[in-house]
Amino acid sequence: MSEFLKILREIEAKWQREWYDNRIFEPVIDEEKTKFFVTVPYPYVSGPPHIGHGRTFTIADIIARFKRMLGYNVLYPIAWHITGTPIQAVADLIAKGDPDTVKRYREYVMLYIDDPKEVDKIIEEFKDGWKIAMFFAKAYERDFKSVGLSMDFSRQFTTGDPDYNAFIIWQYQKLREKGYITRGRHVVLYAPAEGHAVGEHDIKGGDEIEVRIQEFVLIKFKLSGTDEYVVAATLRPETIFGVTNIWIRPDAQYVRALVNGEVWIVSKECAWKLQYQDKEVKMLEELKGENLIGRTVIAPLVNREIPILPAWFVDPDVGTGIVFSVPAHAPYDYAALIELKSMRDILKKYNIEEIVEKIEPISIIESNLGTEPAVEVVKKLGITSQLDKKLEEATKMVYQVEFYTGKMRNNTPLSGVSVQEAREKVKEMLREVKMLDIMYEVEPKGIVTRSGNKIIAAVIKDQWFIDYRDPKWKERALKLVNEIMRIVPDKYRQQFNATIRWLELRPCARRRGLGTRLPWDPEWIIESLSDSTIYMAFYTIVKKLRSSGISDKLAELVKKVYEGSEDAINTIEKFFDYIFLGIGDSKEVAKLLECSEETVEDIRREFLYWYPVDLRHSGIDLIPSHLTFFIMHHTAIFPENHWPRAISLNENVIREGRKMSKTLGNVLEIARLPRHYSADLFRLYVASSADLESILDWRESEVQKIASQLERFWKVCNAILELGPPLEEYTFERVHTLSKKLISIVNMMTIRGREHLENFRIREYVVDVFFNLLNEIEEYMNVYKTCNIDVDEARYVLSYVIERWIRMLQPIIPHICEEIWHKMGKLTYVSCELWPSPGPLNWEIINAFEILERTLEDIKNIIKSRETRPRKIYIYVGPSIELYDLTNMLIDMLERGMDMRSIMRELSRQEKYRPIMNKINDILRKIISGVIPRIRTFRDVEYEVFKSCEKYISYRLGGIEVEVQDAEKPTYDPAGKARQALPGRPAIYVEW
RNA sequence: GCGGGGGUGCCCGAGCCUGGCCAAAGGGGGCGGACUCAAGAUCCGCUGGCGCAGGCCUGCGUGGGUUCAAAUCCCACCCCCCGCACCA
Repeated sequence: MSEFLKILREIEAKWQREWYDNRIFEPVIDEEKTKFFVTVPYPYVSGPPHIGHGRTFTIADIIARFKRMLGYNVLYPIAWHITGTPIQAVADLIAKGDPDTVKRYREYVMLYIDDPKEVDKIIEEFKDGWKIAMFFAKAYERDFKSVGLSMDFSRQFTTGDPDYNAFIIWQYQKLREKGYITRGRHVVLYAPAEGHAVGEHDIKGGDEIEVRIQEFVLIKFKLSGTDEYVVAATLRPETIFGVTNIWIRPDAQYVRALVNGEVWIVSKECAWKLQYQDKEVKMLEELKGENLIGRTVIAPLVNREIPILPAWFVDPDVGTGIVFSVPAHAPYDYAALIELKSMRDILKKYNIEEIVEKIEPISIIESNLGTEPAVEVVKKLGITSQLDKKLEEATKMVYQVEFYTGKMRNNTPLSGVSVQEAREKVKEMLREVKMLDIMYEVEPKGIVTRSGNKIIAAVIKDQWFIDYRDPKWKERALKLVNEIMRIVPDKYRQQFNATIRWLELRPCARRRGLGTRLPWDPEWIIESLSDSTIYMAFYTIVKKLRSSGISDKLAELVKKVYEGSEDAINTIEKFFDYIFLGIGDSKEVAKLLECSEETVEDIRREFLYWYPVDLRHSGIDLIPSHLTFFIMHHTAIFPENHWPRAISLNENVIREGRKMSKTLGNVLEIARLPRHYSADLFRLYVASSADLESILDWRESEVQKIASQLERFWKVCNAILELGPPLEEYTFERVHTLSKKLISIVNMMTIRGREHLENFRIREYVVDVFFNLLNEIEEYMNVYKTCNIDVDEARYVLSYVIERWIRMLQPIIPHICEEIWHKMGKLTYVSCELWPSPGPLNWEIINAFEILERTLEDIKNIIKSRETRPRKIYIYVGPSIELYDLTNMLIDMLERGMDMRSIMRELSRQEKYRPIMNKINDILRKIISGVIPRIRTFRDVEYEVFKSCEKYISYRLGGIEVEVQDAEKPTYDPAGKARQALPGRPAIYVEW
């Protein structure tokens, strides 16, 4: 086996060199041919590609190769995404010498470079993010070539290239002019120590924990006898009506601070965080929590004076570090209350015995849990300490049940109102009396960046957004999704609809990372998902831009834009307006860019020839993000005739039943494939083991099985080649029925296979064209001698078959097919060959063989009934021709959807059928019940196939002698079986 | 919570859109046989139950319904998976 893979790898390397050196996948405009433009989202090149990328790009490649076979001028280009913060973040960590990151990247580099000194050098260079991007862009190219992708590598660019920046500048000018860009407040995760917002990749363990930003309601309690506020934080403002006291942690640090002009008392941590949440904070004085204990505050809305009491469950790093207590509805509060009541020393110390004594829970909500759920749950769980871990769970439970089923009681001003509604109303009421504020907290608490710095929630006041809310825009996008675009598998269409409907504001720029700057505000860098929406248009022209020198001009212009030049923006706009939208005048544009008018026209022609995108293939994870933006932005910027035509999607890849992840260390990189497996093996596995909408599990044992199938294929092909070409000319009419069957099946596969691929049913295609045909061909090779078929006839049949077979398998396993193709003496590349043209296909014979298969099943079933081996089997084929006509007519009627009753009614109206209505009834029942198969068949063909296959049937039955007789005139029929023969169901007699 | 998808035989997984050759494709596993000194690989057969001359019964998350006929259509319920934003 490994010997075979070794040979295969050599074959693969050879043909890859041939293809790429001869640039056979780099199409140019050809007005004679219809173009087909297929793209996969360019990868983000922060590391090496793995088999998940491999799956997606291979599937697109299969389609690209298939379309090429159908005569399309296929463009399948590639580029590299470097926009955003992750690459930057890696570069920063490497610069800092972060050991984990250095180790990981060293491993990555070692996939490609053997020399350890060289590796060191490269890692050193990785302090520069740009170098990381360049290294992995090259790695991707190498890896993509190593699996034989029929990709045009001559149109490569990165999203950091200046001409691409110019293109993005144009795009954002368009969006802004259309009014789709706005600015406003935005809450983000933020690392104050690092001075920037953090994304998932910046967070330690970010790929595993789910981080959320929670909105806390701050309620201000006026400290009695002062103008200062004790500010409590809560997720349940509606419980204010049941407040009994304030909890403060006696040993924690609190501060008096001037917050937006008011004096607030909050925890020290809180005051620090509020600075980042668009609040003006000035520290006045620090104080210990216990200094406040015993004092009283006024609860807003209820206007009750309540005491400040000590509690230890209060966390100064959550919210304000101050909690208002609602013991009837909050388990923590109740637990703290009863515990405090028992703490004699503490009560005495703060002199609060009397106050605490009097406090009882105040119930204000009635729900499925009753009226005092906190009290009950604490008692039920036997909780005696406020630090009991069970309180967490209990709180969650009470919170949920009261939220969904709770109603406010009549001791509140919102009597009868649901908790959900009351929450909003209370916020409104508090806002009116100016006792409300908002604070954001990160959940779960304690998360840090990869460098170990604390992450908090911060408010950005002047964030740039793309505003997707315009209903007209959404309408256009929905039209594209539902009326124009093909989506495969279709079930994902709903997700696009849902995402478009749900889209609102999306922040589109950041202050950090690689990418293009906003032309009107160059402090901001356009964020990565926002600069990758319509770039497929850039593929069409990038080659011409570069060869004509326009790219250099654009680079200068971009520089000027960043320096604030309006003129430069203008020039860029005019240029791309003409190229992509046909707006303006080529003369003027040529003058602005200092180039010839032809150059401009030439570039415009490229775009017009290749656009729109005919197919965008991608993993399903991009549906709610990139792919929806791809749709939205096309409809925003381009006219309808340049909107994309189709999206196809595939599910993820896992390995041995588990998700591939860095933490598990089970990621299989493409770079490892040519070492341990092979390109065609990978491709065949990807194509055969899961359809698009299923998760593909890379299992070593399964891969090995596919490898042995591939070897079997290789052996069969070589065996055919060894037989050589036929010496004589044959025609379809002349050959044996088994030969006719094989030829018919191959030709049938050219039709059915084409349908499969047109509908992206790649797996079914492989099952039919690779596996099923392989079985058919192999069996033919095994039996032709037994069935007295002449060797030369077999040569004719097999060389006819293989010529078509290899072409059809080329999209799946191109290397091995290329090799066999050339071994056949062909001088062309099979990768550039056309789909096989139609050839002889006799359905009657195929059908007759299906009947033969069923008959074999029946015979086996009968044989099973006894221990002994039968001496001989007689098969009686072909009742009267009238019976065949009748049966075929009835099958037709059923296929047309008629039911039994109406068939009988219709036929009884015709004179000629009236005498045989009983017979008709009988046949019809047999068809409906399946005794007679619903296969149109003809007496002479059925008989001929059976008669000519006596030997074959015998072979299939393990050598038992078989004789086929004409059911109309049997010569030996001791059991009188011949009479029982039906169309499509020969009678059987077994002689023991 | 909101949105999307799904529950099929020992396991994985087709089929359901367009109801009937569906006891339900194809793998895997298991059992039996061939080959082999043997093992492995390979090939053939069996793999719901009951029959033992090609037949019958039970069956596709649960419970109802429509129909001559339902894995397939309708309703309700239970359970599972995925996405939820500034991140590629």
